[in-house]
Formats: sequence, C-alpha cells, structure tokens
Amino acid sequence: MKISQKGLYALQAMMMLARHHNQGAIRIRDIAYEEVLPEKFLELILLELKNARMVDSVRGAKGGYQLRRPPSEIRLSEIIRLVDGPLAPFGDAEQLRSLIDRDASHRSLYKVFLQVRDAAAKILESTTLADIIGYESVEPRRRKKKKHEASRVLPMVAHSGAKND
Amino acid sequence: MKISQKGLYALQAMMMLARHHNQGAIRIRDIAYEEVLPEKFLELILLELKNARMVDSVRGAKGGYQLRRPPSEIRLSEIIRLVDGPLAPFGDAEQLRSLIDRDASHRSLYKVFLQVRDAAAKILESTTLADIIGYESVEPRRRKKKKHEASRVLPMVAHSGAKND
DNA sequence: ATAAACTCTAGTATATAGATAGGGTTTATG
DNA sequence: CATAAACCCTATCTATATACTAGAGTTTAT
Repeated sequence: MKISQKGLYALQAMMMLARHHNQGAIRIRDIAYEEVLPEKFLELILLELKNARMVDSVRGAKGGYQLRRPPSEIRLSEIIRLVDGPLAPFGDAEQLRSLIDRDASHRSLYKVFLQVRDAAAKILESTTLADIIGYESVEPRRRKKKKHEASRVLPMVAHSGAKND
Repeated sequence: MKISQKGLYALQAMMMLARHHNQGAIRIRDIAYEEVLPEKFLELILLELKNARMVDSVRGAKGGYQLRRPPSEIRLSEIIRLVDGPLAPFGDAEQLRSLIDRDASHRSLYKVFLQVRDAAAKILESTTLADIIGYESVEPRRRKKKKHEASRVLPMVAHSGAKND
C-alpha cells in the first residue's frame, strides 16, 4: 500500500474536519487555508469523500463540509482505502488468499505479503481520527486512553533495522 | 510501500536462483521460462540486482546468474527496497521521523505511518529467501480454506468500498 | 571463428498522479 | 427575486512511472 499525496491531503482534510466537529459546515476554502492544500484539488477529494458518505455537504451560500460520523468512528483505513486502494502491498487481500491457495510455488511469498497487509490493517483499522487529532474538540465526552496504547511522545527511533526506509 | 509487477518479478527470479543455489550460473532464459517472466524485462531486473551486488553474473557462453550470498542471508526487504523503494507507506523512515519532530499538527498521523512502516520492516527484514523456498518445510501457519470461496479466477478488480483490501 | 550469453542504452505505449479550468446548480439573505 | 456565495461536475493538461521491447555491443567457451 502506498499513500499518495492525494491520500495525505484527504487525511489532513478529515483531521481538520474532526478538529472542527459539530461546529457546522466548514468551507473548502477554510480547509485549504488551514491545512495548506491546493483548493481545487481538495474540492475533488471532498467530493469523493462525500460520495463515499464519510462527509456531508451543505450547498449554497454558508455551505461547506462536515463529518458524517464522530471522529472516534472514522478509521484511517477507510480514508486510505477510498483514496489509495487496498492496504496489501500487492493486489488485495482476496487475491492474495486466492494465490496462496492456487499458486503452490509462490505460496510462501504471498503469505508474507498477506502478513504485511494484516499488520497494516491492524494498525490502520484500530486508529481513528479522534486518536490523531491534537483535540480540544467541542466533543462532549473525553476520549479514553487505553493502557496498551501509551502516549508515545518521542519518535520511535529505535526500530528494527538501522535502515531509513 | 507498493510492490510493483517488476518487484514481484525480482522476488520470483531471486527465489528461482535460491532454489538452484550452488548449481552454477543459470541463464536468463531458464529463469524466464521456469518463472514465466518476460525475458527482456527480466534481463533489466537482473542487471539491477547485479549492480546492487545481490547476484553475480558470468558472461559469455555458458554464462548466467547466481546468488552472491546463500538464500538464508538474503532478506526480502533488500530486494523490495532495491526495486520498489522504501517500505514506509509515505516517504521514508527518515522523512517520517523528521516530520514527527517538526510538524506538530500532523505528528500523530506521521507516527501512525511510521508504525506501519516498522511493522512491514519487521516482517520483511526477518524473512529470507531460504524461508520462502522451503517446500512446505517451514510452515509458519496453515491457512484454512473455506469451501465456499474455493475457486476464483482472479479478475483485477477495481477497489471500491470492498472489505477485502 | 563462432555462437552463446550477458551488457547497456534507447525507445514506446499506457496508466497514474497531481493538479487546473470553468461552467452548472443550489441556497442564504437582503 | 436578484445576487453572490458555495458546492457540483466534467474536462483537460503535464509530468512521471510502469511495463515492456529492440538492438547493437562485449565477453567467453569450445
């Protein structure tokens, strides 16, 4: 899975709308300004998000966009899948499972691909917009922090390999 | 990270060479035939693998390619990074760490990207060619096949709101 | 000498990415 | 009810990447 510039814009726009949740409709122009995104391109992205029923639009003067569900119910995986396609590094999960069943000589390779996909899915399906917005939202209820996802303030600099990619 | 067709070809070629390790130089033609890959395209890929010192070539008549190191010392991550670039879903690990340090308003988002990258790296850096040519020997886990999803003729299906990615 | 085989530089067709342009439609508001 | 604000929608454009193909050049076994 590759997250494109467009995918990043979509995530940023959704984060912005999450920060302004239940403040009514937000204009494209304001999203573009606050997140520093190309306005006309953002328009297309928001249209796509609307057609996917992740946001609602209000047309006409005083119009704009707003989240259709609370930030805590919008997973990063939804946004990424919509804009950039499957989370699998090759094909999609169903294709991989099919190849694992049918292609004996590359079975183990496809199993590894599926492992990678599952690892990504696990992270992106369990992270919501509420988890990643700095917040101070007008949301009535506070977000509860789960113990096992301790707030890591420092960057994870000590990871597996020494490589940068 | 996205694995391209070319990346898949590279992995398949390396798996073939691993299966024939220390059987001397293998001709491009034989790799292409056994793995069913376009010969001239494969030629370019092998050249790239050679320049990256992952394989050795023997020129002239009776020439061919062979692995430079034993299969157990060649990680899938090396091959993928060479052909398809960084494992991170966006940018590379160094860029992400820099963004985490500098871009306060998107810090948490980039942290998630880095988590995804680390998860992929963990898998791909710990899996070697020896692990995946194993001929059912090293079976990490069995996939159980459901009967109703048995035969499928894999269409390259466009992604929509599917659950399969 | 010759043919087998890798080496290397180009070229090509198609798709995707990342936008921009502009007219159409809807709606608040005075 | 006129008008401007704002979303809606289709079209177009440029650059780059992807997935190959072609062919001349070089090396080496026999």
